[in-house]
Amino acid sequence: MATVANPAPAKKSRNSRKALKQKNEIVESPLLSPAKGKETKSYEKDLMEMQAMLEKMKIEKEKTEDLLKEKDEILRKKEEELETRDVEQEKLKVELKKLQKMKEFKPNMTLAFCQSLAQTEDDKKGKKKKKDGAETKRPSTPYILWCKDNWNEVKKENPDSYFKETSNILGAKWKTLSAEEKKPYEEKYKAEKEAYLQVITKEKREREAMKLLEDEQKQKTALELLDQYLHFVQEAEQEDNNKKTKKIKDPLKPKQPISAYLIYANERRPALREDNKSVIEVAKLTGEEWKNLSEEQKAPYDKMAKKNKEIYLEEMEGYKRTKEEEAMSQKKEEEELMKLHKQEALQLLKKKEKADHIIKKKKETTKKKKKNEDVNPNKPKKPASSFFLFCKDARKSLAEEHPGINNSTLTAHISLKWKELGEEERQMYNGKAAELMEAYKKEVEEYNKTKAAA
DNA sequence: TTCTCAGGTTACCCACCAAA
DNA sequence: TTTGGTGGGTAACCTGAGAA
Repeated sequence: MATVANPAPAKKSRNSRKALKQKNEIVESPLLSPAKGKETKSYEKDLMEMQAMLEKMKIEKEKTEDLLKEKDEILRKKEEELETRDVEQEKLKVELKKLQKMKEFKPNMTLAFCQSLAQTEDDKKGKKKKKDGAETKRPSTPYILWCKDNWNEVKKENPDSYFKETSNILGAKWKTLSAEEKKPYEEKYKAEKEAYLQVITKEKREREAMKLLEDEQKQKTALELLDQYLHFVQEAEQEDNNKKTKKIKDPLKPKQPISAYLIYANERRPALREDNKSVIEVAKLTGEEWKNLSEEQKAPYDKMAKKNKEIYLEEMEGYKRTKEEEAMSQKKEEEELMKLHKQEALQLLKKKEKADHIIKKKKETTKKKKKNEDVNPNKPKKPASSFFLFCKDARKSLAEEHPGINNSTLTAHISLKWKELGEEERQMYNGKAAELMEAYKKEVEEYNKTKAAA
């Protein structure tokens, strides 16, 4: 069996501790030659530089690790923030749902204005409301009626056509229809329209009447509420006062005078109590004694009682007088308080009216501002209509004919004259108006161009 | 389940305009 | 405040897909 004479040395890592130790031993050996020493010195220098670099790199590595740690921390914080935000968002969603639920709450009140409010809310939620507020459907126009009859037919002729195409075909067909063909649909429309107008007028009247009634009801309800509130406040105060008087006895009220018997009993009591008699026994004895007393014996006690009563009545009169005076002043105070309450209520009402007025004014000014936004002196003005051209002519002559006539009556006269005007004259004014309109349109075009360029 | 939208035509309502 | 003219907006019908 072959053996290995010089077995290969065990593989050592270049940077292993043993190798480094060997290297260091070589560097530090004093037995080396001067040339070799020079080489060693440069090697030492390189090593030192390398070590310095290594240190530097170590520091940089540490710094980078620190930075990474910081970034990790920031990321972690951001994630946490996002999580909390999610939680907050969820909370907000729940709150929103709650609020939406609350919005659906409708007070169960029978007050007219509350009902009307609820109704408007329903209107908002309900189907798209017609602009004129009418409940009855408008009559279908002749074209629409014709469409109704012919939709299926056109669809049969063009089974593959889509809605848009069918609609286009119908529109084109309608234009080719003769007057006679259109006539039945126009007549049907006319009849439907008459019926519709009747219904709509009735509805309009009813709506107006209802509105008036509602306004009146609102005012009544407000007044009733105010009255009820004041009454309630008054009653509450009264009740409070009553409770107080029941509990507290008036110390200034004169005490009722004692009777002749009580004066006698008071006189006899000390003597009877000396015999160790109880309160009840003393009362029984004095009662019996009083019964057995003669009129003459009772007379001094009666006299004393009478005198006491006279004093009491005098005191009572004085007490009553002061009480009446107090009551009077209290009543005055209450009346003044009531006046104050009413004034406060009135002031509140005035404030509300003032606020409403301010809001109204603000709306008006905003509207005016909006209107004035495009007020450009160069903007061409709309030309006068044929009627207005006639107005200009007629107004002069009519004003001369009727001096001192007011403007509205004058306009009414002009309107009458316009209606009585002959066809030729009318056409003349129409022609003038048309010319002016043409010129106006050109001016508008130019104005728009310059505006766009600016 | 209910509403909206697409397109055609037409009649009507409403706001606005003009001068004095 | 009066009047007639004008223009913009809307609703009337049909169907079916798609959105809410």
